[in-house]
Amino acid sequence: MSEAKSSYHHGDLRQALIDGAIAEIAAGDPSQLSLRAIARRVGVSHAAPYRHFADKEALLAAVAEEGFCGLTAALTASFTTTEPQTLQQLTAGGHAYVTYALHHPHHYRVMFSSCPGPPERYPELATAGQAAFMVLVEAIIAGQAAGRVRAGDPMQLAQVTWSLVHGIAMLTIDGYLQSPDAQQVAELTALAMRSLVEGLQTPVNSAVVQ
Amino acid sequence: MSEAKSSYHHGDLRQALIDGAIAEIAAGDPSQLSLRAIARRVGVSHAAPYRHFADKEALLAAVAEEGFCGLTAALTASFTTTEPQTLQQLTAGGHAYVTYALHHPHHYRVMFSSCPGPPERYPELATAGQAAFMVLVEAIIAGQAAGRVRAGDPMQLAQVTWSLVHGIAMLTIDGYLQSPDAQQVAELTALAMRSLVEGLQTPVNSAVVQ
DNA sequence: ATCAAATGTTTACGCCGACAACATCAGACT
DNA sequence: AGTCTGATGTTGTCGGCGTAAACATTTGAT
Repeated sequence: MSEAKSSYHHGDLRQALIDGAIAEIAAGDPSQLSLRAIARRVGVSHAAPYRHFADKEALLAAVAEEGFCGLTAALTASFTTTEPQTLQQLTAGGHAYVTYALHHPHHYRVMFSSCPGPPERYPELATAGQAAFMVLVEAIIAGQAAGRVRAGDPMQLAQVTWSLVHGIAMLTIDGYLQSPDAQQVAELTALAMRSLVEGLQTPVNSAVVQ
Repeated sequence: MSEAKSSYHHGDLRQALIDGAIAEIAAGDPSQLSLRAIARRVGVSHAAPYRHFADKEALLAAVAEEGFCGLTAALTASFTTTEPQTLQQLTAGGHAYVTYALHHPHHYRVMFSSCPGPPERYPELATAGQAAFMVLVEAIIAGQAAGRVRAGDPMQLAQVTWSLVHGIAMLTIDGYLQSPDAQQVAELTALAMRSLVEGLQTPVNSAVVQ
């Protein structure tokens, strides 16, 4: 099973606790998550985590931060593999977002739960979350510059886009959409992005004026 | 403050515990919610709740059920005050949905958290959640019958609509959209529904064929 | 008046988060 | 090689938690 601890010093206990938290969430009820169970899984005493995290909430904030970094990477990757400044790029971003949530449901739940405390207490977490959102905002701005996305406040348009994919992601991973099949979720995401894009794109009459 | 208990029997302790749970959530950190704190707030011993609920999770399931009933009522009310079978009705439903979440954030969070356990354990809760969703499905079906909503699986179109408003609701009440002003949320919802409706409506060329 | 069910209270247990005090290791310095 | 300090672990403790068991009180039916 887990490799035996070769010394008193773990080496990278901080990261092991983050990984252990995800494993514990995956193994059982997220609301029953306990620091002691995580410490047992990682093979240290119940007080060892307090050498790396101020408290339980701080560990969950680190999990959320890791999740946002992964989300930003996934969004950025999807954008670099599609033609920039196009609505196809936005659609690819939507798919990447939902796919990330489906592949990392435990991270995703922690990212958007109240367990990580107020953002001002965890500036790195707030920064990571903001970075993910800004990838989206920048895509909207680029699309507007290219005349493909309608005029308007890019923050607001990005918020609408985010709301849609977040809704799909949350409702899917929590089993509300009754579409456990990845194919069905992809179809739903495609439909959603298609509808949204129709609403976001620049009306035909004004595209050339851009 | 709270009326003095006139007898050993509370009278309607079950409902008082549900109300007390909401009050406790409103007063502090949702993740710190405890049955004992709820019992203290209601003025009974820590074991009294076990006469009305199997456990803490069952109490939260009752809170969620109450929330879904309220949501269904809000959606239904918005539908009866707008012209049926129109995209305006869908838009009104979207606003009603987001408004309900903003007015009942504590119910809304419980409704969509993992604290209420698997739906099969709480059939009334599952039924209440399904009822809210079916209001939306029926509006889509009616719109399709009137030739105003595009052809397609009404369940899927309803899921897209639900995802959008759910995303707006969740991101707003958890403070991710940085739009605490009700006016700004209404504007965002209007923009979102407008974009969505453009994608959902029947393309002009095929409307008359319906 | 009696009885049973409903509904409350008190007591107890094990687990939890968090803190304090102590123990051990690793790296820097001499 | 020895010493020292900081990093990083362990052990023990405390109060609060969820939950169960046993007991107490009220209510409604007979």
